[in-house]
Amino acid sequence: MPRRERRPAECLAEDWLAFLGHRWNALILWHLTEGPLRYGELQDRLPGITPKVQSERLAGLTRRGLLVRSVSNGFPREVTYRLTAQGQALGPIILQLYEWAKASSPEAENIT
Amino acid sequence: MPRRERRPAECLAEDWLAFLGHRWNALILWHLTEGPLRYGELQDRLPGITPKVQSERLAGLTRRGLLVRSVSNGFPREVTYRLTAQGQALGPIILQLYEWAKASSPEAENIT
DNA sequence: CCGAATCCTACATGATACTG
DNA sequence: CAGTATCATGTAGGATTCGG
Repeated sequence: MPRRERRPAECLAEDWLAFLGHRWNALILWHLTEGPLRYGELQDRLPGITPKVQSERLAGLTRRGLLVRSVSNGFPREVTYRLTAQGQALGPIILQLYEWAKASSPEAENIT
Repeated sequence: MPRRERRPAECLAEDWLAFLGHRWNALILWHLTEGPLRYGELQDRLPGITPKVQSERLAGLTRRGLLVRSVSNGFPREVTYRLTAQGQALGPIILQLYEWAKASSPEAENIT
């Protein structure tokens, strides 16, 4: 049974918040803002992620149009992920959320 | 075992995204942007929510400093929730996310 | 009126091993 | 290199009932 129907405005924002709130998603987007990365390079930047979850996240981000996946036909094969225009447009919004959060809890400085 | 440690920047934004991504949280904030509401009034605006979950969400939002809870000493008692300055400051950010989402998927118009 | 207490189920996440 | 397959587990979310 899916979620109850709601008005589109709230539904859209809530839906995306739920998606972006899933672990690793925001972090993956964040790393890709600095340029395209291959699967393994991304893995190095996501300490603790398992291949299964990484594949799931990349597939979800791709399906939602935030990422594009490109495969080389050489060997060993290279699979590269990069942000779409949509994905890039999300960066500033997440950054704003970060600025808001930092202002809201200045004591967060002492994390490692 | 909690989440692995990460750099503060990513951690803060991710943490808040995960929190706001929990069902009902964004919707509760949204309804309160138009003014304070009592528990029951909020319940009427959240079709399908159960009292347990509503209490949990209100407690979480309060604990994180987005809401304040005030109780009347009369009978029947009135418990009112209203946004803090922090909570209000979050509104525009969520609105921006909505605008971004709407631009990203214009076909979402045909939801109800 | 505003919750708290119990119980239950589905999904999100992870561990581990294996493959084109 | 870049994944899939299988299995295990914790937590989110909900149904229901009861209390101050």
